[in-house]
Amino acid sequence: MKHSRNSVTSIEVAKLAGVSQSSVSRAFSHEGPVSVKTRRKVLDAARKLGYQPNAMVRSLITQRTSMVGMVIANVHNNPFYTEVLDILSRKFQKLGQKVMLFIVNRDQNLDDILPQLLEYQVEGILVTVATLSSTMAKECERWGRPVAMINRYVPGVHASWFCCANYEGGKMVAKLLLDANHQRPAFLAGSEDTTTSIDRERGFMEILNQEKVEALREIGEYTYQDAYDAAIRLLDRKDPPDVIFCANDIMALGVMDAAKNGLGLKIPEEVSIIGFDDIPMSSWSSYSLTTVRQPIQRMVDASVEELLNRIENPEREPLQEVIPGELVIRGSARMPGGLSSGWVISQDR
Amino acid sequence: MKHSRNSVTSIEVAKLAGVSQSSVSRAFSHEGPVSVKTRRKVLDAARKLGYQPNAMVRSLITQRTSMVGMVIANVHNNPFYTEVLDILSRKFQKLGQKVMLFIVNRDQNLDDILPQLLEYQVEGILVTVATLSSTMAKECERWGRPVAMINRYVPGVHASWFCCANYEGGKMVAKLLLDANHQRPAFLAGSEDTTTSIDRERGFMEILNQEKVEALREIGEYTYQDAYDAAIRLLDRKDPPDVIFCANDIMALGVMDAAKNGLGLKIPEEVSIIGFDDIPMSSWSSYSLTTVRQPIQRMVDASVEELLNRIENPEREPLQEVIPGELVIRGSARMPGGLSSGWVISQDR
DNA sequence: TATTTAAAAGAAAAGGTATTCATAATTTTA
DNA sequence: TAAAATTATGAATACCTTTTCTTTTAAATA
Repeated sequence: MKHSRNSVTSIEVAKLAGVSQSSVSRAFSHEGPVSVKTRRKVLDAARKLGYQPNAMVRSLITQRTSMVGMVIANVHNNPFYTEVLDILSRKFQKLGQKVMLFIVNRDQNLDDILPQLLEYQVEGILVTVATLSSTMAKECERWGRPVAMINRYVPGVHASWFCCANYEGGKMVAKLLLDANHQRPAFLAGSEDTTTSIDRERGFMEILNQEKVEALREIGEYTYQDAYDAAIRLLDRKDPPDVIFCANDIMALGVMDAAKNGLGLKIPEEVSIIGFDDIPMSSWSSYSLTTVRQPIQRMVDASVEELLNRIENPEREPLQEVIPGELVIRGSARMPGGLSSGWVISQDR
Repeated sequence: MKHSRNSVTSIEVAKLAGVSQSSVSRAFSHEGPVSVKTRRKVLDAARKLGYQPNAMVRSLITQRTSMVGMVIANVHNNPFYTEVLDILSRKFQKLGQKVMLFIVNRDQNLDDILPQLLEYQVEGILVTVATLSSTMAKECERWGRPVAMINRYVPGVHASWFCCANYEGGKMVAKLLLDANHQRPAFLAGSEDTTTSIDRERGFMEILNQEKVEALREIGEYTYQDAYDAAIRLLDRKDPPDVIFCANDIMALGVMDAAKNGLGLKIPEEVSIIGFDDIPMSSWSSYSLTTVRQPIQRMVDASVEELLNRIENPEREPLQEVIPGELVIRGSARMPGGLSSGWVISQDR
């Protein structure tokens, strides 16, 4: 074995400090009885040699790595998930967990990612906007690695999840736009196979169907440009919609640009546009998008706490929660009388 | 020791497969001689038991963790660095490196982050938009952990770095706006202590000074809102600028909104606005921002390759490179005759 | 001061794998 | 077919800590 031998071990520190290796360990782990004198000797020697305990070995012994896996998709094309990533990462950091990160595509299979995480003995896995197959979920369970998901759920899978109330959000939007006397709504879907889009649409259509209002439909693949193009198609027909509800904000911004700059329509006089997420750009004065704000902080807090909780108590049943969003009224949609820009309508469930 | 004992070890696999533990190891590590027959036996047994080698232990033996540390700031308020993070992460993934992520604030001290990375035996560290103190750099060096930085450099520090040609970019912008006959330029700085902003400003001022043109100056702290406010201050004076060069795109978008929506100015007729980065929003039709595109892919590729290279060859001297950006001409700035929207001007250095 | 109790320190084991060295089985060459 | 060379296997060791178990030292009590 030709080891690089550049790393300082606790044994060398012990030798220099004139104590046993055990004492070095005790001086570093804040457990066990050590006299202040030896602790000082050890710490001095360690500093001199530049010693630091090896976390790999520590994990091997203690069976705890203090690492969690984080799998996240859509970071590059939806600022909302950038924010999720940011808040998540900092929260884990604050709680002393190291984060092993995997950025994937929305539709990417996790079957080759999760084994890597398990191999590295992460204590739990947080998944956002990527879908866990049930076989993979079983795999995690067998390894005793709890999984928590944000904005994704898989029926019958033994995992914790926390979702924005997408269905209720869709209903909320539909009610509001009917109240404001819109006649011809359209829904711009994100993608066919993503629960967030599906649920938002379901809620939306539920109300419209109740009121016997028909709706147009297009697909925008969750990107600005795709949504822009879809909006042109939608607004260029002879019977264009008077309101477009988009599956997320980035798409709504694309739609606004298509309407305003592409077709010269006035927003909201000629067409109302509503989004979902409340990303920073939505409040920019060029857009002033009326949207549904996702409860990002609550989703992150809940999922992290639940994950760590289940790490400590493996036998506990996974928790699942639907967290209501808030309607943020800005200027991009005609509103019923009495509701004006600046209102935030919290949703009671 | 009350170990959880839930994990399957190579010994148990060996027992089930009727071979030695060594053979199990060899069957998994694609090294060493194993007959196809025993490999099959081992793999079968492993699958039956759900065995997977423990990467912690492997690292302990081989002295290789296949983990790199990634420290990144400004992810939440600058989409440019979201993209950097995304591309970086995927590139490492593709090359078989696990990423341990730390998201920090721009001005945050890394002195408590790096020890954590070193403790976990990352083989190298990539730092973006956060500043490495020279003592920390020395620490990394002593541990034999190469460091590569993107868009940040520290004089006298033994680290690799790759920066956009910020200085030259600033010059390029200044030349262009003088050619287009602007009379009263302003620079909107990001923050006082960040080399990217400083260098862009230095280049910009260098040319203006040469031509004896004075410039206004404001500070926008790298955020949309701060830039918006600064732009109002700047444009509301009796002698307002006729062009504002912003230290980055997000700020430029804030400035555009301030000019257009806040003060009702026409862009570029009444005021030209130029940014730096080329984030996705800059090409949106509401903005159409003329800007300097950072060579993101080249910076990422170079830094990752250099980092892995130095991991393999620790004695190699760190490489440093300034990579030119490109001027992307869109509609937000008056241009000299002959240059119109759609041009991309590559910078020769 | 003698004895008991508590605290501190050292010795040794364990954790799960890769790797070396020695041995056995197989293939190749003569 | 016998000998030599190659390939495959197994046993044992090393990696570097934490933790348990003993032993020693110090403090507290009688």
